[in-house]
Amino acid sequence: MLPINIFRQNKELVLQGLAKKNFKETELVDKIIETDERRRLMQVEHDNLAASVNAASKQIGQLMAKGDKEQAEQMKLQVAQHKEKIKELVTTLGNIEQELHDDLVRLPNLPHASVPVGKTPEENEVVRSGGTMPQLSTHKAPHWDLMEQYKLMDLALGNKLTGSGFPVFMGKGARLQRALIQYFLNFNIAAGYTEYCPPFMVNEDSAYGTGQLPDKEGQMYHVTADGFYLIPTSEVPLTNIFRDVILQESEIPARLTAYSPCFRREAGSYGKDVRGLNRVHQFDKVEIVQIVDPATSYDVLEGMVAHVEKLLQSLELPYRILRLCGGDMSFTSALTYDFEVYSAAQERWLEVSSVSNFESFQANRMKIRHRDANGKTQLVHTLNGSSLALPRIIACLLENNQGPEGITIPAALQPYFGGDKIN
RNA sequence: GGAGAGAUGCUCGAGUGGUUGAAGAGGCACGCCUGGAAAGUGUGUAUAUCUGUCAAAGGGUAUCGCGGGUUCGAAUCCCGCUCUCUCCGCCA
Repeated sequence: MLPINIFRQNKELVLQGLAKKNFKETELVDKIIETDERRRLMQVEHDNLAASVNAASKQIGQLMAKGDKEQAEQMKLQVAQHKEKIKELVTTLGNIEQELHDDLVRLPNLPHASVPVGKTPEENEVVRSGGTMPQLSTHKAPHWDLMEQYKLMDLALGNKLTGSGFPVFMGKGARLQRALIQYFLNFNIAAGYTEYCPPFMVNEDSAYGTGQLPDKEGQMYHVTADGFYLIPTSEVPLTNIFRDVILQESEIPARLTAYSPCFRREAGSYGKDVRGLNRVHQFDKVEIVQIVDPATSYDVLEGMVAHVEKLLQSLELPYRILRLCGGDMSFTSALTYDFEVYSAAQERWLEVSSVSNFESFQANRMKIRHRDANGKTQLVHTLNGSSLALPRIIACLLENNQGPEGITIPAALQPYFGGDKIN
């Protein structure tokens, strides 16, 4: 949710940002400004009336003490009239505030100046790439075949236990999974992140806070008996830790990392996009979250990008980093970098991480604030990213490192995996 | 699941209708004291919103778990809800 101030201060900036984000309902901007003005007028009227009632109440108290009943009764009548009016105003004011809020919530975050103009993923900007592209000759099996060959994962079994999109890992597949989680967490902890283990279900307030609700309700699994939602990413519980909190200077930047399973309903599509591990309903991910002083957030973002890049380099995977264009960015983000790794057998790039600065968009919704140098409260900036999502990393590790002797495990992972090969 | 107790500011904790945004203590911040520190001492220390202003100071309003009611006036009385704690039962 955008802070109301920027509408009063710089309407043009808002309109330009919305245009870049390919947002059409720009008439909302004028409506918001108009509603905000109405709200302030009402507020003034209400406050003045309430002030006069408060003053009169004091006087009545004093008159009663003096025993001047007559005068007191007269004032009571007057107060009663004002109170009726106040009641009306409170109702109207409540409605106006609701309306303002509902409109504000519909507007996406404004993109950062460096965000490229564009509408489709093709218009994303490749910032840089790294790693060496694999040269596969004889062995060129996609990961779903390799999984079956080495008995690492069983999708049909998951289908039996739960439904499609719930893979069962076993043997060295399960072990690889655990090794990656452990490795990623340790990597993040070494960089100064504090490890958390949050709940995997959240309540409505939390889902709302990070922006999954109200719009994306259908993307989450909903436990209706208790009103809980299965988390689509640990960003949700991690960021909500700070909901309604005013942080002291010493408490920021807050750096958190957590492993969690992620649950996503998303409407299924067909074909190679969803085969194997490319898209599943439950997968594992290690997430990083930072809560920072607004003045530093873009430096922090670059730091997080460099961090994830190092992680990918250590896995010896070919990768590229994209700066998403306005039309491809998420609703809540101001600037997003996507990380993709090259899948040698499928011969395409797969997204494995998305690192974003949300500026104060989430913080405003969740009322996450800190005290600035003058001791005033100010909204923080929130950032998060994956480091990393497991399924596609596994897919690439298997496909890119396959050979006649089996699948080679990258050196960094071997201590965690307990071996250098899957065969 | 059964029974009971409670929810007040950064924390503890007082407060049963009238300058109570809220005593007191602790914590924290700043100052004094000191060679430096401790101790001592003084001052300050909620949030939102409106108004005001270049900015501020200042002022108004709302907020003592949440929502409603009674009253001229509610932290204080009444109703509903939520949550927490204790004991018993069950249980990884």
